[in-house]
Amino acid sequence: MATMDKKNVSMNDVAVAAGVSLKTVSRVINEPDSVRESTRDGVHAAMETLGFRANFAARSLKLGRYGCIGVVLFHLSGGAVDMIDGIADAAEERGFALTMIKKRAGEKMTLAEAARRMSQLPVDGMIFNLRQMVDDFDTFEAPKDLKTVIITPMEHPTCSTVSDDQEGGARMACEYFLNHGHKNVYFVSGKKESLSSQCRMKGWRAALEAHGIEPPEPLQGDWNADSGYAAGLVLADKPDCTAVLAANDCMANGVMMALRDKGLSVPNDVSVIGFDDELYKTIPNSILTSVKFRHRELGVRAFNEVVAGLEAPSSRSRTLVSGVLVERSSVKDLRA
Amino acid sequence: MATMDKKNVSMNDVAVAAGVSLKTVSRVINEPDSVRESTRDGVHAAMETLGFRANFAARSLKLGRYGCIGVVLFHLSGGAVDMIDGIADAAEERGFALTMIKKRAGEKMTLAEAARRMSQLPVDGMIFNLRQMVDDFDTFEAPKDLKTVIITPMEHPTCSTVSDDQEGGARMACEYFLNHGHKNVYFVSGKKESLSSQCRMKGWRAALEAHGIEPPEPLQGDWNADSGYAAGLVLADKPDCTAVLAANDCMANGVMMALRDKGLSVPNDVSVIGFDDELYKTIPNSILTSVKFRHRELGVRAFNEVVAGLEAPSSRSRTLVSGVLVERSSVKDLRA
DNA sequence: TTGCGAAATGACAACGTTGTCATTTCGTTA
DNA sequence: TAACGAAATGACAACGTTGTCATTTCGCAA
Repeated sequence: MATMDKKNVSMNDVAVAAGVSLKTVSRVINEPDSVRESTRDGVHAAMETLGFRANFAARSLKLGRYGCIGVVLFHLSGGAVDMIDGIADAAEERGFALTMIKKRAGEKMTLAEAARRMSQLPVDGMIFNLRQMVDDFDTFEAPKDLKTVIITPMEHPTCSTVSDDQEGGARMACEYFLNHGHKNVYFVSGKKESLSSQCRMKGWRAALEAHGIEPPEPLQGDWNADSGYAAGLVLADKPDCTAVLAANDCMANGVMMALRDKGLSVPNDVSVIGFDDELYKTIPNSILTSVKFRHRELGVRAFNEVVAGLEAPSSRSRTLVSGVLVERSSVKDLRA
Repeated sequence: MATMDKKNVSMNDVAVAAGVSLKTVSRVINEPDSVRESTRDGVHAAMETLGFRANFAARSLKLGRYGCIGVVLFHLSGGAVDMIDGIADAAEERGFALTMIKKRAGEKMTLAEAARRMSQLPVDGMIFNLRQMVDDFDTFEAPKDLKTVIITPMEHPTCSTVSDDQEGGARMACEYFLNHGHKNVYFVSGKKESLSSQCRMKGWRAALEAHGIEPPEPLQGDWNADSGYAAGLVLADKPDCTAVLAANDCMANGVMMALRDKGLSVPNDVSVIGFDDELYKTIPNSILTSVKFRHRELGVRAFNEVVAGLEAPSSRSRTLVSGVLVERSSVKDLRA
């Protein structure tokens, strides 16, 4: 009884005040049409006067559901904001709230641990936001009574997954280069352990190989501009380098700055494409062409997938949300 | 009974399986030391076998508390990520989960409406993240039984508030300019309706006036680089402009690019300071000095304030989290 | 007015836990 | 061995809602 001062107003209190039965108060809330108008008004007045608010715990206990979806943040990065935004909007629209927990700072959370903790909380289903590998990914089995959707580029044997089509995005960028007459594409990766980076690299590699091109050694970055700059210095010395795909916009910008400092022009000497389309926020008159993923849409899809699976938690699906190539002028057409 | 397939394992089931009373199972969970080891093991085994997980609703109903703190996102911006991260970490540490709701897209949510919705959800207290003005800010009264903390630069008559010290940060930047021999400081604002922008402007104005300097007309921006660029073009023509404070780093970068394009050098001709210290992520070898706020810390403080107030929801406090000036080389010392 | 079906309302149990208090079992000492 | 206090366990009520089913009230036709 920690948080309750003296008394909390219950339906019974309202019923007494309004001179009706407890059940009638319940009806006023859940099926107002089945209550005579005069009665309803009296109950409403009593609720207003007493400041009644329905007790979530009692209601959920009876109903056997919570109206909440759990979100586990294994990793909270910049791109996650829009995704959470999407999840939250979709939840809002369907009358759900979100229950959130996070991986502890140093801790190494497994899917099983996340599921165990979530299943003690008020949730009808859950979404895992997983951008890095975890130990028990392949062996994990979701609780049978709790629909589980994992946001991750990897396929899971038993759970539904939702993901940006990172590989497809990378392929799209490569095709774009090739269609503009480039004969090869260099790649600057993000942090090694990032699944996004791995997938983007995989797509890049696949696209080149599909055209019989041997992919050059990728350059290792860490998402930040300085690592892109370092990569750019290296690339500037490669005579066959006319096209660079960087795993995000920040590194792409670093690459461009390095090329410029080495006396090369973008796009005249070297063409560049990035990911995430966010450079324009920071750089005036940005020319960078970039692959943009629809993170909000990703969140919405993940949420819808959970809700769709509430009745059949063991169903399984795989959703890919395609990216979009935002075209600016950082790619030169060599066919001219 | 929607989500429950056939049966959910209850404490009673475990008790029967283990050959003990229901209450003993409860004790194994809540006060394990009061149960003989042999009994405890038997119960644990039964729980394991049956896959028992405690029912949140029933537990909360009895205890009269949820172990959840509500978070209302009136506005979900980039800076909010770190703050949410801070809130989530602090929650994690104290064994709380978060319950989140969001303002609907088009909707204009008031504090009262947010409180009403939250009070129907499983929460012991709540945090409002409010970066813009709402209609009922001054008249709002929090529910007496639900500790409410508002993250906002404005003071509230009855609720506890937590905020970055935006004014202080702006003052700090101005003092820094003045201490380096500058005689005046120009200001580029963010979006008009943003409270952050308003506070930063207020601090800038106050700092100048405190030194008997008449603040020049501020330039209106919109947070993005292009608006900073436009402002920079204007400022480049002002002979008395040696120092520019931009309300964020993106606009600061825009200003710097414009100055450069006009043949002026930063910092030799004009000095610049930004806010948020995030330019280094996008620009290699960034020289921009910037005021950085500790958003994680902000979240942690807000959470702690809620928890501290759980026993006395009507208590009230005001917390300011100071900013830090991250010094690089975009400010020239004119005293030399 | 009476009778009747439909609408409105009420009494009571149940959801799965924990608190209270009673009862049983244990270990120790006389 | 008996007696006793402490430790372990159990029976039962209660938290505040909703579902089920019974009861009352209403509106309308005969």
